[in-house]
Amino acid sequence: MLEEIRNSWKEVVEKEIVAFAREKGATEIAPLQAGTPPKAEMGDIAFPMFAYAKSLRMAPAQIAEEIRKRLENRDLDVDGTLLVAGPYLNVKIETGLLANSLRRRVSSEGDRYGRNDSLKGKKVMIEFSCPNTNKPLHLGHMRNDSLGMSVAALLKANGAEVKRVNLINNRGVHICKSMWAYMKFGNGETPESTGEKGDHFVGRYYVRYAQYEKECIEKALEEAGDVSPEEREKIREEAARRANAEPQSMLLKWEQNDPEVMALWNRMNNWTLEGLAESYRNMGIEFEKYYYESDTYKFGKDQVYKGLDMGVFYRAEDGSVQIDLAPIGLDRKVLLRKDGTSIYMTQDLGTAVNRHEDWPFDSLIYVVASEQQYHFKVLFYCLKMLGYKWADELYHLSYGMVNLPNGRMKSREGTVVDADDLLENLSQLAKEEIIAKERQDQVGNVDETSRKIALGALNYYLLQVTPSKDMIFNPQESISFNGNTGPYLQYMGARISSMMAKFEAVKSEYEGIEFDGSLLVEEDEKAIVKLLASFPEIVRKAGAAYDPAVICSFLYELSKTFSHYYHDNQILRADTRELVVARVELSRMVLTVLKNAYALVGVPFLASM
RNA sequence: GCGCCCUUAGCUCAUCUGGAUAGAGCAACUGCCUUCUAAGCAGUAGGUAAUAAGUUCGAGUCUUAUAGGGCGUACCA
Repeated sequence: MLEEIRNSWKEVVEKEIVAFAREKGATEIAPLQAGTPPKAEMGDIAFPMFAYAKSLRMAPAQIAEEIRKRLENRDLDVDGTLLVAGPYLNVKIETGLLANSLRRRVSSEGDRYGRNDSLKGKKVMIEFSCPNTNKPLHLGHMRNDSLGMSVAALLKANGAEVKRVNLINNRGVHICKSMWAYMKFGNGETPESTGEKGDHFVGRYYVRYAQYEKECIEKALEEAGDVSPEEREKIREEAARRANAEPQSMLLKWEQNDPEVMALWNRMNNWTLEGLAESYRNMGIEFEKYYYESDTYKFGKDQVYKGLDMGVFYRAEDGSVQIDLAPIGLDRKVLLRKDGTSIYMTQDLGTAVNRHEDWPFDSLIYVVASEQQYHFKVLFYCLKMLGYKWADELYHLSYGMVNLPNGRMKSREGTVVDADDLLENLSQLAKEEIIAKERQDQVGNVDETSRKIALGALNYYLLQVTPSKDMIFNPQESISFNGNTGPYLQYMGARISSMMAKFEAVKSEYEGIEFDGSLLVEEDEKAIVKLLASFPEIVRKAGAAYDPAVICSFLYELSKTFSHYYHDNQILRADTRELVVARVELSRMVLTVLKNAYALVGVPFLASM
């Protein structure tokens, strides 16, 4: 809404400048820039006049004054007051009128307020999560999942038709490692028999394999005795290769559909998938469709052969198929091994084509960590060379690493933060907080509420940072409920809900009193009205940039402003009945927008906390 | 070596397409609960925006160089 007002003013001012410049005989007129003044009392829209100083041969401040005078003599159909602040021509918006139209719009659109049609008619597929079936989810996955869910919601809010897809990495030598370890050390135990969650159970065998490999290496080194560092390195490699040979031969059997191996693979896969499904449920992660690498890995070879026929790929002397990446400034890349088996790239080529056949998307977004930028650059280029015109609409939503305060997460050093554990710990802390404040009765279901607080804390913490940047996850800080956090935002929603409930009880006393936006004269009230009016624009910006952090900043600013406002001003006990209605309705709009924004960043709404 | 990215307060992050006095939170210190939930509100202190040069009326933002850090550069995923 604010955006529309800004655009109309921009048009009016620009027209006037052009007219003025023509009179002065200027030929080259720079396009008008629009901004926001640093302080509210300076106005709401700022037009800097610097750019016209040269062509008009006047000081920017003089130009601003001149344009203001000329516009004041015109009969304009836009609301607001013109102010001159040095070299800037500013517009102060009439918030009373804005509040009235805002209120009409918010009450008619409700939970749809904020949505827009900027991506209407677009079919967007978004891939995220993509877990291995040999270990449970960890913190790195959580940033991925939060981002995927949030960006999907943002695109929907911008009018797109969105399909969320997951690709389960359930094949390969790494999967065979946990299978092999289970065969060797498992003694037939199952998640049921040990009472473990399936993914954690399987993950334990993956770790067990790593331990076995380490033992093999140590043993070999011990037997070798005192040798040179070069020699040691050789022994190390040889021992690892020997250990690896067993899972490797299992992979071969898997590819040959060996019934015994397939049965074990199915069994262990299901254990993991059941565990993952539970984690996803707890974290509110959902997909419209699951793809499995065990199905899609075969599709890629056809694409490679097709490229060979087309002459865009070539067969190297050693028999492998490659592509020359010189046109995009890179080296060569192998697309198919010399023994004819497929690699990661082969498979991703096939998966992309398969997906477009499944559901002809206009664009496909891959939510994958920044370490794979090279891979996607090559993948997109290959698809383009294969002649798929949708290749231009593929996008790698690259996000930075999640590090811990003392460095990178390392599985070898056991510093990996497990997703289930983290959520559990956070829930427990939230629960303690509820009990400490004796809020059990008001809250109702304490466990459910604790979980929602934990989820909000986590999602908000992860989404606050611009996706492309690396971030540091501080477990200590994420469980704190003070400051710029998810729980703080939830608290604001709960407080307003509580007020609204109180108002409902006395509603009849206010029957027949109309909302009057002109009564909202406090600076905080004006600021809130403007923030609320800017929400659709925020949603559009966040969607265009694939950046949930934009929503996070907005949420925090709105919450903070409202918090300050209702601390200083009575709402239910305002001086007049008219003012009570105006403030209650303003609060109600804040609540609506908070809820709508929460939904975009995975912060659950709580009526009470 | 080469390629991509990053460097803003003690710590974690903002700063819209270059625009007015670079903002928050945490941590520190100080006030405020007979008043709509103190998971709150207010205040104090904290900055040569890594460094140097350049473009511009104007640079945290654009260009170049230097330093420091990350990631990649597999017939792994």
